[in-house]
Amino acid sequence: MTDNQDLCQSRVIHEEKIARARRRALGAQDVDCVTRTFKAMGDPTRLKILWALEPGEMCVCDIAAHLEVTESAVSHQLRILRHLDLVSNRRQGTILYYRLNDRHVSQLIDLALEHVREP
Amino acid sequence: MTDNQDLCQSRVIHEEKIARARRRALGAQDVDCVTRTFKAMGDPTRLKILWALEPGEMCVCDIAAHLEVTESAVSHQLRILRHLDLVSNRRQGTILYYRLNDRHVSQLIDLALEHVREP
DNA sequence: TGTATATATGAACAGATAATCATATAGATA
DNA sequence: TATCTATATGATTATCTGTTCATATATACA
Repeated sequence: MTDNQDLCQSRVIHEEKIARARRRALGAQDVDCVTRTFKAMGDPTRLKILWALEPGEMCVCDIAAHLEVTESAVSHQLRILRHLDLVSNRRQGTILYYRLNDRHVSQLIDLALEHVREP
Repeated sequence: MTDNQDLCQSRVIHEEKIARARRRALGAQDVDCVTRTFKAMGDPTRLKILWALEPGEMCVCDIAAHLEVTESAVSHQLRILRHLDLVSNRRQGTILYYRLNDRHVSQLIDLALEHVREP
């Protein structure tokens, strides 16, 4: 008496598996936030920025020099990372120093590295 | 005598930070593989597929019914996940059962959830 | 107050991407 | 062998995304 069949043209083979998946499904907000986070870390420029900040804070211009991209490009990406709370900054005069916001960021990268380096 | 200044129009403010970042920089292949992995997990459909597989294997048609998307769309996404070794499958007759490939996948999602749920 | 420096932001454009539709394949069954 | 079922794949298209270029803001300093 579920509405599985009505919602999709697919035949349903294992109803109990679908029911289980439905019960534990992530909420829309979790999906949205998690995918935004992964998507942010899924761009080479942003990943390199995060990795570079792991040992400590850097200013925009140093990041740009290190990555050999324009400061504008770095600034755009830092804004995205900032809005996702992946990085934060402190101002000292005209210079803004960016740092990783919490331990999760490097843990995520370490885990992904472990995965891709697996034999 | 470095070539920092030649490679980028940016002024270099903290040479030692740039040098440190250079020393520990990820190789091109690591960056490529890790970003592909994060990018794959950064799509709502693919994230939901991975999350649904966490408790155990499911066939394409069940995944499609669960997510309320076409089987074709699921199949396209599963191919991407397969090529990144995030999932694998076993055939039983005409049915293909997909499962998570290793423990890293759910660990990554759990960590990301922890991050976004943080106050 | 005026200028210089460090960074942010908006618009625009090129390239990437995910869904769709049509078609192909591979195993099962008659 | 013919056909059915479950899934895969190619082409197309609309949407998204990252960089660039031009411009704006914010602090320091003369």
